[in-house]
Amino acid sequence: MELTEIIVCLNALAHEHRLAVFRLLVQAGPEGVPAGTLAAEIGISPAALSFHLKDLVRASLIEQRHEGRRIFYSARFDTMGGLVGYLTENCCGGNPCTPVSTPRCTVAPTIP
Amino acid sequence: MELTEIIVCLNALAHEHRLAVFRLLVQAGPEGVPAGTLAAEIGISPAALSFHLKDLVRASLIEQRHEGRRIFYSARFDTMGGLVGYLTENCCGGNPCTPVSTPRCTVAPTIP
DNA sequence: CTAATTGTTCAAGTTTTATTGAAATATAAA
DNA sequence: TTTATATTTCAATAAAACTTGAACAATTAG
Repeated sequence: MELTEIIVCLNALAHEHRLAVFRLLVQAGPEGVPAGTLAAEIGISPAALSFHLKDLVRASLIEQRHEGRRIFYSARFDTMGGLVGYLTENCCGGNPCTPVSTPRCTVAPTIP
Repeated sequence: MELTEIIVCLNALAHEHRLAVFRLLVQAGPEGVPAGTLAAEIGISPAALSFHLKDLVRASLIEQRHEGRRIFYSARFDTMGGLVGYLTENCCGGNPCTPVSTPRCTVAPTIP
């Protein structure tokens, strides 16, 4: 993952509404959530949401899937993983950044 | 770590020069680097650097220490750890985001 | 005390981002 | 086909971020 992409990702997440969108999509999982539902849950106008979604898509943090007249958005875990990986490797100075509250590798990943 | 702080952190890191500063400071360790050196290494004017440093300080990602007529800046690993922790817990959907390339907990932390 | 060094702050101007409401597009229902 | 639904795009505007160069403050050296 290149430095430019990292910055684009950080930028995309560095906004109240966009971070809220992303968190919702992470919770929603691979099936995703239609734009309208996102707008309603976050409480912003469809136009504003569309603006922010474009940003997240540009950062490859989310992707869209057309289904009938709705557009489902879902989180791209690979990109997020890349971002967290970068931050851990380049910005944590070799220290264990992730605190003990996050158990890892105790169970197999749910997504193959 | 509150949502607002998370956003302030992401914002602070989401810039070419500021991310460069932070990475340099992570490499430099606790003793830090004086502002002038940072400006020279990154290749920006003192005024521009000062502007960005303020942003990183506001995000608690770095701190300053006066020494003679120089001001040393150093990375705050605790804040960075909090940020990575948040992203891992809230934005990775329970998946192991950090790929295998980052070994963890094989040695004791160098900073107590 | 007077220079020089190290950084910051300030003001002006430019660019980027974000918000809003109206118009446009596409799909589905009546 | 007409109408309703779901969403995006566009234009206008407002607000925030960034850059630049000059001025300012603090500290050390001569």
